[in-house]
Amino acid sequence: METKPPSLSEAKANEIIKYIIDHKMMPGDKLPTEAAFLTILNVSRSTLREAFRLLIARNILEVRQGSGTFVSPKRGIPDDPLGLTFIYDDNQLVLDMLDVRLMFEPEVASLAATYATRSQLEEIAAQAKEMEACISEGRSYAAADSRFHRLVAEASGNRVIENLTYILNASVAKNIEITLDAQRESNTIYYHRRILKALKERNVKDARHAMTMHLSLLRDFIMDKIAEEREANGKRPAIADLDL
Amino acid sequence: METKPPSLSEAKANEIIKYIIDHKMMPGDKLPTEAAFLTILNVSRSTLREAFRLLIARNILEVRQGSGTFVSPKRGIPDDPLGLTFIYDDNQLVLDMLDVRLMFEPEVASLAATYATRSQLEEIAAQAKEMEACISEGRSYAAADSRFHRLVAEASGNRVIENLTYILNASVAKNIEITLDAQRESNTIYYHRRILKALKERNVKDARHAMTMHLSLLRDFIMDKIAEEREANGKRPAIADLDL
DNA sequence: TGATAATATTCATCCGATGAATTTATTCTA
DNA sequence: TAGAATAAATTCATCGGATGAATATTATCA
Repeated sequence: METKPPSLSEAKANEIIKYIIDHKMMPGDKLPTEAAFLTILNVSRSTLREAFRLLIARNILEVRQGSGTFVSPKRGIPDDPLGLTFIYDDNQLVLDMLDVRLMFEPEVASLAATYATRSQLEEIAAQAKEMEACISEGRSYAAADSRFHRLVAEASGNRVIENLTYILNASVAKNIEITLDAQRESNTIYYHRRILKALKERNVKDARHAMTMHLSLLRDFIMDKIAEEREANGKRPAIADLDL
Repeated sequence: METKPPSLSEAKANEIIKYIIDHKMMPGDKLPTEAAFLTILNVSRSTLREAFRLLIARNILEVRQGSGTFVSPKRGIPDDPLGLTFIYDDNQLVLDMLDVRLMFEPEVASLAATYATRSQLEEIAAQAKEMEACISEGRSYAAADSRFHRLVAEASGNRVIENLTYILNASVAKNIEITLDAQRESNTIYYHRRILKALKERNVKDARHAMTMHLSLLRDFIMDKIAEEREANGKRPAIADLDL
């Protein structure tokens, strides 16, 4: 591997990471001010700021003008983890993402059925309840839904799965605005319950099956939605320029 | 969703992305110089540079001092897509990543068996040959191996899969230094050939099976390696501070 | 022609000043 | 004295210009 010497600002960015680790800082913690880091790292303001920018772009830091610089709660998980910024056909993209989720989330559920601890099961149960509350009150439940899947993934005991599930889930949510829909809501409630039940019973097969059904129905729902949309608008990208 | 107003440098970074898209620039293309962008975007040098840094951190741009700024061949795929910077037990991490690959690459292979075009099959065949050449000449074949898997993923016709395969593959390679080993090499050659054969024959089952075997053997190999290492060194992190 | 040297281009780093957002301290009022 | 309005201090944002380092280009000479 050819490895070019890092620029000063990159080097300093790494020193800042080291600082965070050495000081055992947690998401939300406040870093020393720019001025303080100037003496700590012994560089110019511009260079320090470029280093900060680097870490901000990597979702490791977060900065609030007038307030300070903080360890980001995003824990370094990138905004565009799958590198989709330069891929355009959004609708197909959403389906592709769901296909990927279908490939491995059922397997994840089956793992969770085996490895979930009691407290993890309780968390998942609480999250399912929370989501149902959102729905019955007519609030958006995308975030709660996402957390449910993430907790299941966490219970699999595989941390790569945990992050990956979160990433794919967030990517789907980010790339399609899912309307409130009674049928979809009842599907979600029903299958989340079934997944939870299977996990509690340590029933590997049922867990896998329930997750497959849950995601398959979601996929169908979104396909229908895309078809409707295409009919209505001739043709329109569902997302396009989110946060770029 | 609460969305805070982006800083000027972030806004300008997005304008630069827009510039790239509008001008249909491809990886490797050279952007106008800093000086030119100063008038295009009408900001100060510092702000422009912070915007550049942001895009560099996102692997969208690449800069070579004295030469210029270029569209990165990394196509915006993050360095740490899975957000593992702050996860430490490296050996377990590698196994976790391989477990994830085992969950879906076999499925990917089976998709590729159905959807691969003739020219894609030729590319895959060429890549397999290239990798064998690397091995017979005693060169490192990690990159060639990675490309093989990526081409198979590309042949699945799902672009999320394509990127994801690349990401996981790269993460494994990056996080463990795989030594040259005759047994592992013959496994790789053998199963790459079998995968290719299955794809050509449109044999979905064989493709899936060959990929499963290939990755399972790799997983076993790495497990053994980790065990050896642990024995030899008492206990040592295999990777730790790569490029952080 | 081919190597070498001078020059120009381009990004890297530094510096100091002013502006904007936020937090904290102070003052004033009811 | 409690609470609101104001002032001050803190902290990051942006600006513009100067010097240095790496690279590319051009000119020169053997």
